[in-house]
Order: sequence, then structure tokens, then C-alpha cells
Amino acid sequence: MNQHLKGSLSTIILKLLHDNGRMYGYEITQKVKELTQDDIQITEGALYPILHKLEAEEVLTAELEKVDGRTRKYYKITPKGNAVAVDRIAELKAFAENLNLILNPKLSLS
Amino acid sequence: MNQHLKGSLSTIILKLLHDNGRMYGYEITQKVKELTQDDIQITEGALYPILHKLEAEEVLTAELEKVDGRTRKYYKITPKGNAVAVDRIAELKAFAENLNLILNPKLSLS
DNA sequence: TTTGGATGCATAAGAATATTATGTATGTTT
DNA sequence: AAACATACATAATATTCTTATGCATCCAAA
Repeated sequence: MNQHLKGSLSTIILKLLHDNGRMYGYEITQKVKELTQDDIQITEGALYPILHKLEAEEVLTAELEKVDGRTRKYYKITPKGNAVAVDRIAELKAFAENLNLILNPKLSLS
Repeated sequence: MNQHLKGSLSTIILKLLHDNGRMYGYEITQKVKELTQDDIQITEGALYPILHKLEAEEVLTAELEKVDGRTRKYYKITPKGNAVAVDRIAELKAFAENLNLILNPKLSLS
């Protein structure tokens, strides 16, 4: 995993679920890979504990579903969790903007 | 501190030192506050251990200087550390771009 | 046909990184 | 005199991720 991802991972997961409605773990890893052109690869050891934690906090709910012989665990954001998700996503957006401010500081127009 | 900052903090410090040449710890915290309009406040408990670690890795060197009665510890990037700094800054830029891709996914033009 | 790779979930030990609290000290403002 | 800003530092704790491992199914290649 990209070391800079640390701290932002759970919010990225919330963002994907917020956009896509319903996803399972492996699907989330593939979606992030696709969106970032293989730049960000979420490890399973990071992913699953986050999903379990968000479920325990009742931000997410899960349903098992068997597809083509394999069991998938689909997650979605709960109504209660929606406010949390929206907040964190807004914070992540602000952080991304702050990163841009730091990485591309405006030239002083003297 | 913004929770999303976790993992990016050391690279942000390297970026500021790379841009500004020579800074002391407290100055770094103030510069980040200024650039981000008070959005990001670096805590001292996070800052100083990072500076010490980068110094131990010989990415930074430090010089004590007494100014107006107070001792400042000025840091700068070593020639050897420059390559590390440039790499990490490039990775952080790539991460910021990836964040934008995730946060603002392109609409599918069907 | 069996081996490897992709799909799919899970957890545990350890490392890395930050929080929170605390301590010391000087200068400036109220 | 007290409060606040400047300036550095560290320790205990918490959070978050890595690395390794385990289990199981499906599909393709050898």
C-alpha cells in the first residue's frame, strides 16, 4: 500500500460505498485499483478490519450472498451511518485540497 | 490533527523544507497552518519525533541557533537526503491525484 | 489432472505513526 | 502577575497498517 494512504483508507471505502450503494470487500479493492490505474492496492489485512470496525460502529451493514459458488459479503451504508460518511468524505476532500495547497504553493505576486 | 494527514505528515515536512531550504520545527507548524488556512494543525508530539527520525536517517541535518533569547533548531535536507525527499514528494503528488480520481470519479460518457 | 492464479473472506503478531499529556524555558501582552 | 505565544522534548497509549498465514471456490493452463 502507498504509505500516504494511511489514515485515508476508511474514508475512501466510505466514498466508494456512498457512490456505488453496495459493494463487497474484494470489489472495493478492484475498484480502487481501477480508479487509480493500479497505483493503490488495498491489502486485505487493512481492508477487512476496517469493514468490521465500521460494521461494529453501525456505519455499515453487511449481507452474505452466494454468487457462482463463492460467498461475498456485501456492505452498504446505514441511514444512521450516512451522516458520518458524508462528514468524513467532506473532510477528505478538504484534506485533498490542503495537499494541493502545500504541494503547489501559490507564487507570491510581489 | 486531521486524521487523514496520518502517513503524509513526514512528506509534507520534507516538501516544506525542500521549498524553503531551512526551517525550524515551530516554523513548520505555523507554515502548514498558514498554507491550509488553519485547517491543518501539526501537533508537537507528531512533529518532533518525525524530525528526529529524519535526522537519524541522515535525510535532514540540524543546527541550533539562538534568536531573541530562544533556541531554535533549524533543519535542512542533506544532499544525500535530497533524493529521498524528491521521491516522497512525487509519491505524495501521485497520491493527491489518486485522491482526486476517487473523490471526483469521471462520469461515464455512455 | 493437478497446479497456479484469481476470487473471496478472515485473523494474529508486529511495526509504524499519531494522540494526549506532561515538562522545561523564554518573551510578550494584558 | 497571569496568560499566551514561542520553542523544544519525551513517554504512555491508541490507532492504523504490514506481513504472514489460513481456509475455500472457480477457472485456465500444463
